[in-house]
Amino acid sequence: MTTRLTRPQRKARTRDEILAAARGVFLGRGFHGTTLDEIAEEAGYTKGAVYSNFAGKDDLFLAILDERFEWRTSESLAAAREAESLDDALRANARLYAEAARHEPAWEPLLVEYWTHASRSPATRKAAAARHDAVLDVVAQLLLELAQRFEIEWKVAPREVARVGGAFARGMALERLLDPTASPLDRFEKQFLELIRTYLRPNGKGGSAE
Amino acid sequence: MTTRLTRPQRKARTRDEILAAARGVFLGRGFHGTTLDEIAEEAGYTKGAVYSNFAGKDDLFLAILDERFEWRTSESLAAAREAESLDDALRANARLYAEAARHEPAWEPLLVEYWTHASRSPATRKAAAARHDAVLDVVAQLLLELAQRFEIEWKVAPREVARVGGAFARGMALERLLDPTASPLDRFEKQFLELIRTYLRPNGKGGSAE
DNA sequence: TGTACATCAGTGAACGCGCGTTCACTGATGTAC
DNA sequence: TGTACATCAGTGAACGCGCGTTCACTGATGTAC
Repeated sequence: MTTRLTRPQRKARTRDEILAAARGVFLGRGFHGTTLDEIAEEAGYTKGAVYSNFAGKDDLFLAILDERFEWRTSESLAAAREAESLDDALRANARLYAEAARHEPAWEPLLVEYWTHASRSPATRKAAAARHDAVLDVVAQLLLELAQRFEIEWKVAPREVARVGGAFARGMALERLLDPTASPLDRFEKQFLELIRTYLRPNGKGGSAE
Repeated sequence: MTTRLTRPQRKARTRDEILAAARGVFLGRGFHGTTLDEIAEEAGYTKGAVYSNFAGKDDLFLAILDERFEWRTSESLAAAREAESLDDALRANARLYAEAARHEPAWEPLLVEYWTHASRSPATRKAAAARHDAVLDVVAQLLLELAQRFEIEWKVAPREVARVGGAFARGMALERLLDPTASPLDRFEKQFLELIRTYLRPNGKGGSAE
């Protein structure tokens, strides 16, 4: 099974291993607390290997952002598209947020830590902003699809609903940072749903949005 | 007017000057980006003066937290107590949040950056958590007073309403970190009000809370 | 009102260390003939 | 199928620098008599 790999394959594998190690170390130690040395060691390489695959610490983190974007959005879209009612769809997504928070409570704090860091450098700020915009775009698109499928209307632009929902989830995740017992996650699902419903209006057929 | 000061007065003045300088530098550069050297210089002293008045960088930041707690809560309580209706009171507080965000957009990111840092060290985590708890307690108390004065009921514990409101405001503030034009603040006031109203129920006289 | 000693807020320089980044090098993989 | 050379992923050590913290010292303020 130890198939001989070509050079590009071998390199891609190394990149993946470093990325996986980086995810773990960043989650465990935070952005500033993470050293490239530890990532390299965790992956079974030296720091040089990191620099051979990524431009630096920031670039490495952006790669993690991209990776996460992929699976989180596909998960979210799948759940919404399988749903048989609007309520189902919203509920499923609330649950996904809660599960993510349960499984990786350190993620949102880590992301925000990176944001504060990125906001200090124009280039990195742009790169991070682009990723966040992409997330909002996907969720907005999803909300739009739901509105059409289930004949409802959003009182404000779907993108704003996406922003509000994400901001709320993030804010609540941060509440658990200093006190993990604060505001348990099962409550969160209900709170999240109520918040989103605030922006909903049944559609009397036509009518204009925004 | 250059009154001669006693030693304790002089020291208190130095402490205040360092604290004021620290607030500015922290807001401008973030927690990790701030150096004690710059704070000292900004205040017109040397680093030694900082260590003569504070135990270190963390302790200095905690002092800023305390200072801010004082004026933010007194502001908030005053606004609520002057209000003539529940709507007035909520609206006034929504406006205070928005004004704070307008005037010091860097505050919430800074606070969260500190939280992520504090969460890594048990002692500092506790200290930061205590401050946050105090804020929640004050707001919860305020919400309780409002409920009694205006004969309404909170659907969940006031402390949870306080948490939800704060978390939402914080989450939205973070949205503006990477893109300052995102989700303008005038919209925020309305969103905040709607969110809080979700937790309100008119009081048919008696009835149990929690 | 004056003198001698004690205190201590703030100085300034040095310490120590961690960490992101760079770079000359190596040896396995790939290519040309 | 084999040989000579080129490539380049990953090594390992060094660089450079910033920064939080420490500490012996100083000189103005305070105290005792």
